[in-house]
Amino acid sequence: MHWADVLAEKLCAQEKKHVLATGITPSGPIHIGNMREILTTDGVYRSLIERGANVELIYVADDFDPLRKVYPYLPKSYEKYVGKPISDIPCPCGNHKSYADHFLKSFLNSLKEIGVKPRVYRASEMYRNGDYSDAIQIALENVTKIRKIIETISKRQLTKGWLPFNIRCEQCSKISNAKPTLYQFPIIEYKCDCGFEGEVDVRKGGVGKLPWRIDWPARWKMLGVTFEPCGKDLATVGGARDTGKAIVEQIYNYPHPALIVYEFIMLKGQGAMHSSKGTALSSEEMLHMTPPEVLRFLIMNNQPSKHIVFDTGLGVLNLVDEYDREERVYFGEEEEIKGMKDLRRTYELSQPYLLPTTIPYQIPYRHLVTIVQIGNNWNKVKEILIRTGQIPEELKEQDERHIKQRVEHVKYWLENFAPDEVKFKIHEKFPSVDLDSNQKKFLSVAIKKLQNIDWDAEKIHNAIYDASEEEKITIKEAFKTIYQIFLGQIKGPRAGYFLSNLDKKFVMKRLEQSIK
RNA sequence: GGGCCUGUAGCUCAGCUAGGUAGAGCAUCUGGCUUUUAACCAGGUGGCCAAGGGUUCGAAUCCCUUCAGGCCCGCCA
Repeated sequence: MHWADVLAEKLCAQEKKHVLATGITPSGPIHIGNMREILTTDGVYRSLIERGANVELIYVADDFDPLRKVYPYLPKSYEKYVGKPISDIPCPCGNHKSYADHFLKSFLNSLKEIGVKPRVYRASEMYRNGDYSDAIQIALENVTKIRKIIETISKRQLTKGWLPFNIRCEQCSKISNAKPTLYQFPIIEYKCDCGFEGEVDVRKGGVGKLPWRIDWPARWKMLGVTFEPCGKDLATVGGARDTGKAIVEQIYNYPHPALIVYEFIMLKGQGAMHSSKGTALSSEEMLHMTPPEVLRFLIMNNQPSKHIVFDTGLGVLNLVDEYDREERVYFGEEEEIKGMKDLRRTYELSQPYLLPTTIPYQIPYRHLVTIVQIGNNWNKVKEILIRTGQIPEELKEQDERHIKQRVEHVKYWLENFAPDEVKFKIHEKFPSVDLDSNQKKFLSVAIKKLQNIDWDAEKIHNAIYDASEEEKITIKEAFKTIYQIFLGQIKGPRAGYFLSNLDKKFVMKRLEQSIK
């Protein structure tokens, strides 16, 4: 059984409303690892819906969290905002309402693209609206108990006057620097590092927030959460998951949700991603180079407990090929091979929106890498595909959309991630190369051979072989010569297919030029 | 130190949430009209499933122990 169904079945055993929660702090580009949290949950969500369960998928943006430090991707001037809630900090690009919005918005767009539709909550609004008031009051009434839980389970020593509440200084509006001096419900007197001394009424919204270890369980109760995946860093012994379980049960009197652990996504050659270190691949960027169904496939095809190594280089091509192959198997065009586990289910869960009823028109992704570099834009690519008979002239609308989308992804990948070995550029004008007399003789024979054949990859290929044999130059040298006059480099894509995708007139003209 | 994950063909991995004769891709070898280049086809070679023990009629698959590697334990998924 697919892991999403296994998890869904377990939840189904309890007949009640299920709230599947996800939560990410938009303090930087939200990366593909964060996306795993959402997609993992979405898999379970869809499975529950199919089972007819009463279920809701939510996403809580922790935008009331303070900015921890000036991250590498921020200007130095952000120093003055450290400690303020990210929903109150100006947007780095100036086009969004706040710092949090800047990162949140692109993430929400990505969600739309991969077909995830959660109900979105913002912590900043929840705090300001006073939604947290009860939870805050309960936490403050149970300081001693909470303190004991955290100190016992996490083995951390809390400071003397510690309160389960981080006050937001009224003067500097920073959340992390104010220390409580006296607490008498509902008033906390405090002294801030900025020199300000004041008092807040905890019943009022937005005067501060619960620390993370308490905020999390408080939220479970408040939103009725029954399932939430968490990253392996939080799942460590004595971590937020352990203290959260104890706090939600002992303080908030609510059963802890199912907290499954998911592993990190590594970038090949770089290890785990850290947005704070700048070694992260944003979900947006990821979606520019990987078709949405393939990104979903990456997550759905792997058990959450397994780490995934993502290779932004040639690995992307393999991933798309694997997806296409499973698609062919799904639609019965290819035989299933042993080891394609839960193939049908994986394929279904990989669809961002509707499940196709017939197989989408496939063009091998690697091949698109070549054609896109010849055609440059969709219209030309389409023209080449039609001329070479790789697609029919009348293509179904959704098939055209599908191929066009892939072409766009290939382009982005070529521009930003592809290794040099697969890149080439057709020179519009004759490149500056010196050909020796043998090469020229070979070319003049090749012209004759090519002139009268059908413009077909295999025939072109054979013509090149014939010419090289007649002129007694090595086949290697022959191919090199071809690449030189078209690409200005000594290597290139498979020659026959490559030339067949070019316009014959253009090829012949270039060949003529080369022997002058 | 603690936690989680991983250890299956030369390489990358599937199979382990149904325990029942070892799977794929790449690489390599042979053949197909000579086929550089990650868009051929057909076939072959190649594995004591990390090691040891246990449960079972039967274990890559379940349990225990050991070894090796990776990641995580600061509110970074």
